[in-house]
Amino acid sequence: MVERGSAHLDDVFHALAHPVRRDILRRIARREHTIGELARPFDMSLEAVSKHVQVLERAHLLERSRRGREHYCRLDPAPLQDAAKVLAGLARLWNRRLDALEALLADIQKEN
Amino acid sequence: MVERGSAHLDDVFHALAHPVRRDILRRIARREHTIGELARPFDMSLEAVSKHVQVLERAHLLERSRRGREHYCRLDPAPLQDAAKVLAGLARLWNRRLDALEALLADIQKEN
DNA sequence: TTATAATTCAACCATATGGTTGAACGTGGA
DNA sequence: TCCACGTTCAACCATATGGTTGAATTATAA
Repeated sequence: MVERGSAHLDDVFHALAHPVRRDILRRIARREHTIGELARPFDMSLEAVSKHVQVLERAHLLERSRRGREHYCRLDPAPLQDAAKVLAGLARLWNRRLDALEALLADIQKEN
Repeated sequence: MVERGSAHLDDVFHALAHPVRRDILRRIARREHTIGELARPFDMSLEAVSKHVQVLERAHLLERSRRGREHYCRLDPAPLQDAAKVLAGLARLWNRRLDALEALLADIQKEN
């Protein structure tokens, strides 16, 4: 298990915070794509898409393998689990707060 | 059900992409805090923390109620479900096994 | 009323982000 | 070899971000 700190989570959530990058993730989740294939649908330069791919790579959400002159990109889903754990942790804390409130209400009703 | 578009997701993921803001979320998930209480543990100005609170508010992750001169902040967990759906969607598209993630997300969605 | 406390607002600064363009790099095909 | 192709790199630009400080706002307390 790789040690992943707060800075890694920063990168993962930052990478997810742009619609172009989320779209890229959806496409490489289905199958590998080259940079050119990824860029084609967007109304922006290939260089801009290449930068978005680098942001995803820095977050370790995207893995690249060079075959010849083409770079094939595929999803690395592991960091998604780290992100999901953050959301699950917050949900768990929130539920605990609800539980505490319900316990308090139960106590109040017992007294009457 | 409020219509939430891509721009809203941008805000949510951006809000989650800073350790100070994730820490604030964890604390307000347990109980309400004032801005001053939220700022105290951090080695930065209260104004800076106030800005972080505003980022969370823009993402609708934080609700504020003014009581007297104090502003009480509590978690609004609804946008976390939108974020979780993105992760779940990616996991579903990915054509290899990802049971652990799906279990985590199921836990989140059980709430509400 | 006056002073103080909790918070925001406004201005400013350094750095990051998201985009562009043009040049360079590495590979494959003629 | 030479050239075209896929991609990155470098420079640049406008705007956003994350922090600061000092002034303004609003509510409580004396």
